[in-house]
Amino acid sequence: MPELPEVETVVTELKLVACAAKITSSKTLSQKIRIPVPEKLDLSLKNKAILDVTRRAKYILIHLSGGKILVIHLGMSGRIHIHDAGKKVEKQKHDHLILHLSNGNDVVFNDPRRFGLIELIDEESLNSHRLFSHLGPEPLSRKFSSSFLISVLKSRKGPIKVVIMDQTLVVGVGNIYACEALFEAGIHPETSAQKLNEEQVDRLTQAIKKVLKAAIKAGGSTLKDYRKTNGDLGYFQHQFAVYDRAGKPCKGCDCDAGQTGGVQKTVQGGRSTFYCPRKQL
DNA sequence: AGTGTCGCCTGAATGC
DNA sequence: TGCATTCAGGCGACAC
Repeated sequence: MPELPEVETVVTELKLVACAAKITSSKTLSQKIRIPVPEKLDLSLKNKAILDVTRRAKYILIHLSGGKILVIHLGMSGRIHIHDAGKKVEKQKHDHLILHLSNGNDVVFNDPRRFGLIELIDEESLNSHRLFSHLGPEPLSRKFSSSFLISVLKSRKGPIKVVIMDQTLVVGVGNIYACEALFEAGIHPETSAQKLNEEQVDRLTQAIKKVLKAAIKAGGSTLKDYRKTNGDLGYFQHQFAVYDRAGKPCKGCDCDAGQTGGVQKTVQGGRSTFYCPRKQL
């Protein structure tokens, strides 16, 4: 499940492979994803140069010559496969789009559950586009500060776990990192957002930045093998403190989980929440 | 405007 | 062994 760190890693890989190359041709293999692939996309992409690859929230932005941006969201199960020049690769099930680059590499978007999306947007209208206009600040930017979070949480009485995943407030914090950041900050996920004191919000702000940075670093460490990238970006899962650890001790904890019950699992807003009832109050 | 719920999808895991 | 059911979840749409 790609979250911000995984997207960041994909962007870094794409930069290495695709920047300064040209899309000699592309092939839309299936338009059927959450938001259908635009009509005549292949025609629009033909012979466009890739100027840069960046990220906004969990969106991959491929900046093209001619002022267009190819926007890709990986959804739940999306993958970017990069195939070396000269290697003939069979089409895989659930491949939706393939880009043939002038340097011989192929970039393939594969998405079994079809929660992803592909859009072609004018660079100048990106920020006013319906997908981007309502997005909050980047969690790793200076704008996402303790004082910012303190001010926006004042009007939010919902549980902090749910609130922090609201992308109009801050982008890129999905279910996994919401759980991990709240553990790091020692805050119970059910706590009403507006009832957190300033010290707690400050801890949460720093915790969000810390867990995201750690995950990006873990992803980055696999970059030297990027040519073998098969899209398996779950490398950070081995470091989870609480996520998907129901009944087990939280990471680094020496308590007897058999006696205490270990990490608890609940459901908030239809999503699984994992937390340690002894460390998160 | 904030809040809660639903649905899109497939495949892995689980249940009988 | 095999079929049916459950679960995973980003995010827009919608109702209140």
